[in-house]
Amino acid sequence: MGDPVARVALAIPVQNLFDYRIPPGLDEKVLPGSRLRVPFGRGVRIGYCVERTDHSEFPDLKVIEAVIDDQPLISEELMRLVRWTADYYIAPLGEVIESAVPRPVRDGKLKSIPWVRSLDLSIAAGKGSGKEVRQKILEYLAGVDQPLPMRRLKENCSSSDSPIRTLERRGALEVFRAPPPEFGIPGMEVVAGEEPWRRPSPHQLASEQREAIDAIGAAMDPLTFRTFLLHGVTGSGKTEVYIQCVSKALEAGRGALVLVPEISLTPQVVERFTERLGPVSVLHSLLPPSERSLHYQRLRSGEVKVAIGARSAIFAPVPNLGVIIVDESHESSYKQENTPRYHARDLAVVRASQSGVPCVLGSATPSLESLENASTGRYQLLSLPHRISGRSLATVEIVDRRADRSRALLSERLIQEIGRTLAREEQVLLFLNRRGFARNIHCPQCGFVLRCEDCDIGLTYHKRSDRSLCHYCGSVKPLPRECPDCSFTGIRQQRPGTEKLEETLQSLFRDTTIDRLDRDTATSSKRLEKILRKFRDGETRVLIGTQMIAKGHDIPGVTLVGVIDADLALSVPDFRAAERTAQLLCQVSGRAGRGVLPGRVLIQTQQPEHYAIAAAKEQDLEGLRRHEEATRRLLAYPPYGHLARVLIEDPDEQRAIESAAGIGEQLHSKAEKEAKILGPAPAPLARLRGRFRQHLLVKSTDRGAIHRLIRSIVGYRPRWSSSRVTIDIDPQSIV
DNA sequence: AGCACGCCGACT
DNA sequence: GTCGGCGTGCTC
Repeated sequence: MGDPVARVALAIPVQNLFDYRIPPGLDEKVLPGSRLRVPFGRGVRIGYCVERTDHSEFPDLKVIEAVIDDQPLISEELMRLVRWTADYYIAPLGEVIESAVPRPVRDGKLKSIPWVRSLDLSIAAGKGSGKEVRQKILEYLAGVDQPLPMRRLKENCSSSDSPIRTLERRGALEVFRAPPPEFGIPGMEVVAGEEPWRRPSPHQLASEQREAIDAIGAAMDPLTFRTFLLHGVTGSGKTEVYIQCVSKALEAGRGALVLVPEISLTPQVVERFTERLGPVSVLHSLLPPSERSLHYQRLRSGEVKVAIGARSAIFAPVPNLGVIIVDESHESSYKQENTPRYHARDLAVVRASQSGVPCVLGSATPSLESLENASTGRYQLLSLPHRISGRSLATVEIVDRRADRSRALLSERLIQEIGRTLAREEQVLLFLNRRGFARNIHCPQCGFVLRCEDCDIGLTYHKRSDRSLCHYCGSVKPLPRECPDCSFTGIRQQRPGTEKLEETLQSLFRDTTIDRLDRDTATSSKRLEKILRKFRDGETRVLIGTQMIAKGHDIPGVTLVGVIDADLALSVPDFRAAERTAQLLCQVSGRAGRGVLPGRVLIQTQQPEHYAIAAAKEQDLEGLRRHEEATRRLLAYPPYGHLARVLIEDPDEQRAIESAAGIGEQLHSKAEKEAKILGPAPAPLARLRGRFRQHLLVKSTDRGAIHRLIRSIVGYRPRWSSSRVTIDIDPQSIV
């Protein structure tokens, strides 16, 4: 008795921590962030020590069985971030930690890596076999006055570990197992001339780029927290600004964290960073498990100082951070759509503030939230309004499709322009945000529509695989030859997708190589790469695609971008629909004319005078903001208010309704006048994966009020235990 | 989440 | 009479 106590977070959906006794043998090893094996219920589980105390309210505590790693897996800095995340998003801490550590790392055991420290370099290399190699090592070490990872020494001297061991025996150096630098051992400092790869910019910087770099640089010396909104039109050279900022951090002996949306995490993007900055660790869920662990360890040990990754990389173990960069920061993929439902862009700002470093949010089409933060001065706005080397933005033409009753996918105008572009040997990108051959398979006689049995949605026919599939749950059905209700044999298909577009186009331009990029063709990162490479090499003349083609891919030969149906994104029942549409259209438009030739964009729409479309045409984000401001202010929608959403799902509709009603009552009983509660009501997607969905929205201009209200229901059990309750703070979508 | 416990219907 | 279904509660 009287043993110290560890408060442990477990990855189970309960908010509380669990107390365990720390046995004397493990006393020094159990620290905040340590990974522990603990008895739980009638089994054992892996948990994370959150803090140590000397007492517990529980009478008989179980005892920690083992400490897994030789150093805490979660550094103090990351511990602060995950605790903030769990608190803000009202998610169990254990679940937050689990999602912060890549699976392969979680499954393995982390050992500290061997480092080398010089002791007495005057000791001669000696004679006999291996003398050359030993000499090289001694010379190399003479030029380095800090400990360095053994791996690095081996690489640079093309040596195995035996010569190093020999030198250690002779007292020239010492090999030691170092804890990661964040635990107090001196890290690698940058040694002058040691990094030959750090190449200067190949181009002269534009004055706006210079100004942006200087402004961010000012927050890096002395190092201070500040958030910059880098608003740069497509092709304005934002990446160069990022590279220079990371470079500055490295020069100061610090690390950097770069977040990019998942889809733009292609070898090209990574290469662009590596080329100029040297070794970079890529954190990507598609990487083989062993590689993922390796990258994680290299970062944690300080061996590699730059991390580049998608959403979850916000938790990358970069010690001694110098800057955080979020590319395409308006991207909704930064919001995780399952627990913990964090927004990596917002966490980037939080982490930067906790670590006292600058944060750069880059975008060609910043979200209204970011623009508002810039206008209130929370963020410092940096603008890059021009494309580099004087290239102009593409000209945007709206194609009004209201008059065209043919319902053809392609307007005469677009066909004509595609023809001309191909005749000039230039390339075309066509954007249609719906995959498959046709959505809406229906019977014109009785009105039957082929629907998913588990979701509240019609199936989409995919011609290549000759089956109909649900785009929400993936369930498949064959295409009926006749109507299941009235046996009519003339089943029809409407609302064409990319597959149909490809077919139509191929029949119009027979000798042209057309390719398609969507979730059906890009089934692996290899396939995705191949499709993009063929297009970049000019082998493919026309590329058709969904969202996937809208992002960052820089293909100089593209001079025409066609948007087949701009109204698709606009019809989503979500208050951000107009904003999303404008962002998407700007992004796709940005794909045109990135080379020397000027670009042209054709946007087909039924709503040519809609302000979101006008905003995209004129690249007028301010116009969009003004339009949205009035309604969003009135309704207290972000950025003029805050939102939380409570989603209740149950396989039984009545139960979903009753559970939701109960939660609604609970919320109302705690209601504060600053907060408004809407619902319960059926969610816009009223049934998904066999579950009926009800939701409630809590709205307020006061974040605190929302949190207090939502917290009042976390311990509350729904009327039916079969009902699943999900809390979404700052929901990105409310469907 | 996983698991044990307990309380009701249809079966060797 | 039991087998097993789901609904409920608990895990330091």
